[in-house]
This record gives sequence, C-alpha cells and structure tokens, in this order.
Amino acid sequence: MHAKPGRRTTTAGVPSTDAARERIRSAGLRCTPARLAVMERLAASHGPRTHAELAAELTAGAIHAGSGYDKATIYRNLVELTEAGLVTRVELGDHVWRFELKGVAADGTGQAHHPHFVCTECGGVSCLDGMEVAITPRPRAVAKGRRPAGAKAEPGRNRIGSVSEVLLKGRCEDCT
Amino acid sequence: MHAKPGRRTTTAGVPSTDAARERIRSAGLRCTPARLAVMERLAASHGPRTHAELAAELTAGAIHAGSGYDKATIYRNLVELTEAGLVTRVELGDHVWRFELKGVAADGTGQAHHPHFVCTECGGVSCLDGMEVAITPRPRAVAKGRRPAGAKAEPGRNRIGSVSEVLLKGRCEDCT
DNA sequence: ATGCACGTGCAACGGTATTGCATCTGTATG
DNA sequence: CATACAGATGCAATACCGTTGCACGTGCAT
Repeated sequence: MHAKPGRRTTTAGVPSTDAARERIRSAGLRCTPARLAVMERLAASHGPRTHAELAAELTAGAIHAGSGYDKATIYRNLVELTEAGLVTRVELGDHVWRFELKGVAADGTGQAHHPHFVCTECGGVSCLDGMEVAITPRPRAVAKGRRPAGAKAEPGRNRIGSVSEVLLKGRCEDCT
Repeated sequence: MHAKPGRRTTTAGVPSTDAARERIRSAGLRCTPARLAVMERLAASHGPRTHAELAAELTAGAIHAGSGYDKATIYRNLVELTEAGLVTRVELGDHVWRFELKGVAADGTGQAHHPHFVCTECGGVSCLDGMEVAITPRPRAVAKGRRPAGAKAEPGRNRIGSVSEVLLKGRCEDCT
C-alpha cells in the first residue's frame, strides 16, 4: 500500500510513468497497469519492439515481479494505443509488426517518421532518429543544401504519392 | 497459351522459357517444370505476387493443364530462387511476403543501389532508378547535450555498416 | 461504497510459413 | 542408351503469430 501503484520515479519533474498515465488518459483510455507497463516498456526501448518481445518481457516469467500480463492483453493494448495515436506500428520486412512510441518530443515537435535500418544479417533494427533521408530526383551532388521536411518525396515525381516510411537494409557494423 | 511445357526451342530469339531455364541452371539449380512455371508466372506479372497467389494459380485447378504443383513446392522454389538471387522477397505491410523477379543483371554483378518504392495500398512497386537517396545527420539534434530516450541507437550496436537496399513505403499517386 | 463499462485473462481459432519423409525426376556418368 | 545419385516434389503435419469470444476482474465516476 505504501508503494503507490505506478509512480516509481517520483522526482519533482515529470516522471515518465505519470506522463504516460496522462497521455493514456487523455487518449480516452483507462489507465491500467498493463497499459502503463506497455508504455514504459516502449519508452525504455531505443527501437521498435515486436509484440512478441513485449509479450515475452511482460508475461509471467519476466524479471519484474508484478508483470504477468497476458499476451492478448498486450496485443490489444498495442492496437488500442496505435489507434489512439500514441504508438506507431511499422513493418520492417520480416514478418513481424513492431511498435514504437510516437514522437514525444518535449516541445511537441513531432518526430514524425524517422527512417529505420534493419540488418539483414542479425536482424537488428536501429532507429535512425538523428538521421535525415532526402530523396532527390537526379544523381547530382546533394551533399549540401540540407532539405528539411524529413523524408518527403517531391510530389509529381515518378509515381510516388506520399512516403510514409523509409527503410534501409544492409549490414550493421557488428555484422560487417 | 501455346507455350508447351517442352522446349519451344531456340528457333527465333530466346523464348522466355528458355531464358528462365538458363537462369535457373546457371544459378546452380535444377530446371524442373515447377521452377519454370514459377519463373514464368513471375515474369508474366508486373508486380510482386504473394506465395498464396502463385500457389493458387499453379495448383491443380489452374488455367494451365499440367500444372498442379504443390504449395510447398512453390514455396520452396520461391525461397530457393530468392537465395539464388533470381527473385526478391518483399513485405508490404500486410503480413504476406511477395516475390518478384529480380532485375536481370546481365554481367552478374550486383545491380546498382536504386531505391524501391512500394505502395502499401495497391502493392505496386516502382524502381526509383533515377532517384538518389542521401542519408545525412540531422542538422540539429532533438535535444542538446543529453541523449534523449530513443533518440539514438545504442553505441557500438546496430550502427549502420553498409546499406544494401533502400525501400520507401507509402501511397502511389493512383491510390492517393 | 457502489455500479457500470471497460479492460483482462484464458483459451481457442485461423491463416501463413515451414519442415519431415517417402517417392519421383533431372542430370551426369559409364 | 541405361543407370545411379543428388536433388526436387507431393503430401501432410507442425509451428508460429496474430486475432477474437467470452466470462470475470478492475478503473473510474457517482
């Protein structure tokens, strides 16, 4: 009882738990321990996580006692959070959906869609959050003149209507 | 149609069947009717086909008499052809793998790194042959000094070694 | 404290990918 | 041209992941 359910990092600032709680609430969803756990797990991850991974971590045998959420619950939560707009669901080429916390930049600037890099060797996935991908029509030197607007292709070019996801495949440094 | 399973042989030019046959052979695989059928089916399609589609077309009830290949055989052939480098396997976002004839690398060397664009709506794939993708560090990090959660891959892990493929997902103009 | 609606756990379903094994066939060899 | 072997095929069974139905538990407003 003396351990308040949820607020484990009680600093004067804004604990991630409380932030998550608030976001869940404001999304019109109830704030349940399972949802908090999912949110925190996603927040603690540096890249997109698969449902299987999250389920494995949050089901019974997990390190943290008090877990033990059902796989279906986690799945439903992920879907609901996705529909609520708090989480994005991406597909990187293997047959697994990965979920990722949607942009939470403190200032509110949406880190909309950042590119992902997946290693074809080890299957590792990196979030190229600090990278920018520019698509230019002609193989001309593009080094300078950084083009903001993220990974947006110029419309009217080729048959691209709109780009929703950028995916790079290759080998990570470890596998080279 | 009139293409008999036999060798329409090299009377004039090179029938696609023979071309496929040669490619299969040169890939170190046996040339079997099932493989030829798969290759021809892929060649006749202008977009990526799912294994389910191909299986449905090539199994017993198919248009072509004499077909009736097993679903597992088709699957294995697709995988083998993929490993042999004759076919590429892509994932569009639904949980189905799609197979597509790879570009004809005449000299056998790897084809240029041209990005692909795949429409998540219609499944169409465009080869962005005249486009170039540049990956540049974002001018300004999300936050200064500190490493924000999820903003960067773990150091020493999952960093990009080499990029072998660039894949853009989104909607094509027709589906917008 | 109470009640309702929403969330959860359990288990089962469905669909696709994947594999084992016995049989058959393409291909090389004599 | 016949033969033998490695590889390919068919059949069926399996594994896996995502998804859903239903009864019960729980958050949250009253």
